[in-house]
Amino acid sequence: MADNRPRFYVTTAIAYANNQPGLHTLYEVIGADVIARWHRMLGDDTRFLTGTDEHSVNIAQRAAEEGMTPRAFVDEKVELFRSSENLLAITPDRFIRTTDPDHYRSAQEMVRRSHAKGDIYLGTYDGWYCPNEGFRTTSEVLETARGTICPNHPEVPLQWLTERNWFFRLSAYQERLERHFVDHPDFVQPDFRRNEMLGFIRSGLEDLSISRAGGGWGIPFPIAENGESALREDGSWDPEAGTIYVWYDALINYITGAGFPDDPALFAHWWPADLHVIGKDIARFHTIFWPAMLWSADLDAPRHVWVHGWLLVKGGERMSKSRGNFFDPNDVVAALGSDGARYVTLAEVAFDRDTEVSWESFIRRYNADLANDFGNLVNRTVSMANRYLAGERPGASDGGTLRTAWEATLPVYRAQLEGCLLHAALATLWEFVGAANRLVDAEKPWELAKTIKLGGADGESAALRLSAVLGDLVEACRLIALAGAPFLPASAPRILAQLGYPYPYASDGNAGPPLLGELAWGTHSGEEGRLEQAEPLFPRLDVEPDPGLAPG
RNA sequence: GGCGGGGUAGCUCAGUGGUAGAGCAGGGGACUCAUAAGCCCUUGGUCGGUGGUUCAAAUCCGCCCCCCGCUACCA
Repeated sequence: MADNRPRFYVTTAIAYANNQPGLHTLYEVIGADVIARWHRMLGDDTRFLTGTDEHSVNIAQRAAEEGMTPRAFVDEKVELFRSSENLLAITPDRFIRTTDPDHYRSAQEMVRRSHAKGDIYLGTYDGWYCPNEGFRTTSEVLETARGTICPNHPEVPLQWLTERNWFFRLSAYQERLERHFVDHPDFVQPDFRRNEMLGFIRSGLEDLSISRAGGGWGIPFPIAENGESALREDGSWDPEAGTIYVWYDALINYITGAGFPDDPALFAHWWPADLHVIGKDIARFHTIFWPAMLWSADLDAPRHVWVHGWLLVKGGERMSKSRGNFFDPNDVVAALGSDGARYVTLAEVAFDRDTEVSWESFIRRYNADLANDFGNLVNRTVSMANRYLAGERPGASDGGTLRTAWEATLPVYRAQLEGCLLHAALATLWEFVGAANRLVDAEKPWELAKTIKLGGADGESAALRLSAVLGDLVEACRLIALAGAPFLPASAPRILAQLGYPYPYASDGNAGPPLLGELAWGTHSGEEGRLEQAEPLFPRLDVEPDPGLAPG
């Protein structure tokens, strides 16, 4: 592995495979995909991991309700995720499933390591148990005249169960966690999330039960009560040892996806991850439990955890499948196209907090930014170059205002993108789109073209001017397309083609020249080329009813 | 109850002491290369309420109201 490029490993949370995907779930996957593509284009050795979380009592229950085996059930759901992600041009380097065989080995190895370390011990867990859903917390049950009931299954009496299972000594890591948060202020971002988690740590950490009794739908717990291996002579796992609790299992996907434990060289290369992108509801698992689990196995904590917010609908209600108020990503792609869906989602929804959105706001954003501002900029630029310069591509000028604007834009854009403020990055790039549109109206190429026809000295100077202005506009379109390619991976090659440039990157952003070189103003200005005919990129849309909220 | 986030123009949001901002939507205008797009101008807000601190508060402090999330083993 003689690769001296900077390394970048980014992950999303794995999606719970109990249902079809919603845009609010894929939102973070689109964002992480953008970040991964950006790093690939920079030339970094990049790995992007996403996937599905497939164990748990709930899933086994749902499968049973539908008369399916858990495996067939999750296979079906996973296919829905994969097909929606394909529509959105999500390009993971691995799509991990917690049912993958190497993940079983990984999770079991983690248990063995923590057990050897003395961080796993036998204890008892007790609480209200709903036969349909498993253990319920006190905040999840209702006290009624008939006794304690589960709000989701009021007809089924709750049982007070005591279960013997394995506990992870989270409490032993309280001090180290606190120190880690202090020593690495950017471990958890944004800051207010970090503060929340630090507060939780300081309030005191309890040990965590990490096994479930019986041989249910989950990864077999590899250690028997006597501390010996639970592997039987016939190669099967002793069901008496139970299964690994699904959260303990799920978090481990990040190291499985990096080669643990089968490929130590690969794992040494990729771990620790540079960035976990997760939602605010699971911050505690990723910023507190997960580092402790890793430390217990003598592995490093991830470098950064970015906590994003949620999509909300009108009135501030969370978008969710159970509420039925979510956008089907397939509908969004059908309406806005793949790039349109990616762009609009990440431009309209802030990546650091909750944002209220609506179908109408999506369409408006698409029309304003993609159809009117950027799409039309490319279209008018290519049309004018064809009409006034016979399709010969003009070079960018050295001292124009657009160059100055670009050189101010790029560093800000880059910092915002790499800082996970994806909506801010797009806003920055689109200010430059505005600058290019304003240049057209300030310079009026159509008037320059008329002056050229008059001939003479005025005509000659107008010709120079026209070439310089259109050269700057072509260059602006090239730069926006390349810089924005992580967001608009399908459109970027089309735009470069219209401008007469080859597109040097693979469909996932790999294999091209280092992006920052390509993003220097005028890099390819000396090269001759011919523009293609102008072709609208983002057709303008009418505002239509919201298919996500429409009945039926 | 506790902790956290939020309540600023029709919409989505910037703005942590010094005469209220952006984008979109709406209205008007001049143009015409362009996807009836773009450009210029513009309407629009007692900054959730209330009481304080201050020469000065959206911005600091107190109290109150509303929305959302978390409050440990569903994920």
